[in-house]
Amino acid sequence: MTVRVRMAPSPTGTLHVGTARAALFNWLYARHNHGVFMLRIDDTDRERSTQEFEEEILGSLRWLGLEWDEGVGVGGPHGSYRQSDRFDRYREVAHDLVRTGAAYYDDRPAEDLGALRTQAVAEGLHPAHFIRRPDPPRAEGAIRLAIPQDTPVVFDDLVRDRVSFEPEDLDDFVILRSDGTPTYHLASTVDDVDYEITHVARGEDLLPSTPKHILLTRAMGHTEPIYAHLPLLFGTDGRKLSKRHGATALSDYRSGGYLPEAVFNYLATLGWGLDAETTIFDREQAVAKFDLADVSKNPAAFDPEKLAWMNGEYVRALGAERFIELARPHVETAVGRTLTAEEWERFETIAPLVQERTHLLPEAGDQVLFLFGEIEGYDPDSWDKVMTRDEVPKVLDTAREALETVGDWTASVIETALRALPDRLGVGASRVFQPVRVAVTGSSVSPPLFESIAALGRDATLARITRARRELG
RNA sequence: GGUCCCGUCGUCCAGUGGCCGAGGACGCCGGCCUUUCAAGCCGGAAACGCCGGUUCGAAUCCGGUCGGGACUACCA
Repeated sequence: MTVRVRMAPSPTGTLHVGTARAALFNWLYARHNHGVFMLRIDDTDRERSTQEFEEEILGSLRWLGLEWDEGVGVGGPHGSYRQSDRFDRYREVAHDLVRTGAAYYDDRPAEDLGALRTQAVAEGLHPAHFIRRPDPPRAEGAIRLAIPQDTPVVFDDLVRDRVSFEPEDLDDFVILRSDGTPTYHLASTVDDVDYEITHVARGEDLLPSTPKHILLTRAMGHTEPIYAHLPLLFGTDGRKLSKRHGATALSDYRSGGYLPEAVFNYLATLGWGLDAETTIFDREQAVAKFDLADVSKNPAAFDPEKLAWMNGEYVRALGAERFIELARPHVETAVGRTLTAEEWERFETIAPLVQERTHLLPEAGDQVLFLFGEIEGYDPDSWDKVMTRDEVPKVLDTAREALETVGDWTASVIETALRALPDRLGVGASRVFQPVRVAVTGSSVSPPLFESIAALGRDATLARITRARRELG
């Protein structure tokens, strides 16, 4: 049997990292089993669904590298993969179920139903307890599925093992609203049946809905798919993942200078692991080893710091050319304008050194800001730490003299010239190099000094030393 | 309130009765390297929620307890 899994996002918001992780696990499972990964759009909520969100979601999924074999944008043997195109089909199923007696009409007002729930809670029962077939039977209104009260719903979840629900705790839920539109439960279940989905891997938040989906599937005369309820993602404080934990939209990571391979790798480590020792692994390794049955039952905390570390690992592994290409937009954003060809050449000379020091691409821009445009102001801490010593004026004067005599303006020649200074001045190396660094880059933290000076150019370097010397008075 | 799920370092993952005096990773602390910062290397602190039971032996099995979470709509 071919494994057929699906991701069915609702275009009512951007792609959440939790949803992306669920998509990732589905994708891995499909690839590992040489099955089909399907992308369906669950847009039964016509009010909140938008074209913009749908495009954002598809774009984010593609960016992560989760190509789908069937579904929106790529087509497939099942017609439309957008639920809003299939309302007739859902209505047909709902009416068939009424005909067979598995479902019934209910036109009771919301207040009456609310009263039934309140009564159940007052008696210490599940709120769903009294939501049953009205007497006398109705001929119109919403359609509810009648929960068979004679047997519990039991299923073997791939990650949670055996789970069971008692029928009295399940309400006769609405499958078709009184306006004729399907609910999520109906549309999703009908699609899973029609599209021959074999495994449903989704967030644990849907676990309480699963018995409903199983009963609906059986009422349709089919056997339910195998379920796998994935642990939810939280923030590091154990609270629900929200804006205050950093970005929750996958597209924010894309624009924030994260590499898709790193995000893929990190997401895969949340609730799953390649083995006991390996943290960094690629798609192929994950596909080779992945199994839904190995997914952890525990909720996972999304840790932005670990993601940043991992992104740095991937940034450092990039080829020099690729790094420059990826860093380019971030450098221009930091500088605030497009750079000239000559400026790019300067950037490229120290790009490898910047690459080693970059976790997130935007940091690359900050590191080379000193190369393009005047220093706005010296970093206060750096200035206080290294520019206030008595010998600094003399150091800067001597350094400038030494640099003025440099012939070939290359890192190695510059290094030779500056290396001679500590001995000549009788002070330690850092006492010479740090003041020069602050004068030239504006900060005591920068890429390696000689290469930075080489990339900056003779005129700018000398001018900056002169300026810093003037600031000292 | 009810139903369901979960409980190993601060965080992620490993561990499925003896190999665990609990392993790897991020982070943290210390050291080395070094002109700074990174990177790298070395070392360190850091966990089986609690109580019972089963067993020669439990992080691993069972029960209870406490704690956390999800759900509880004519939203998805």
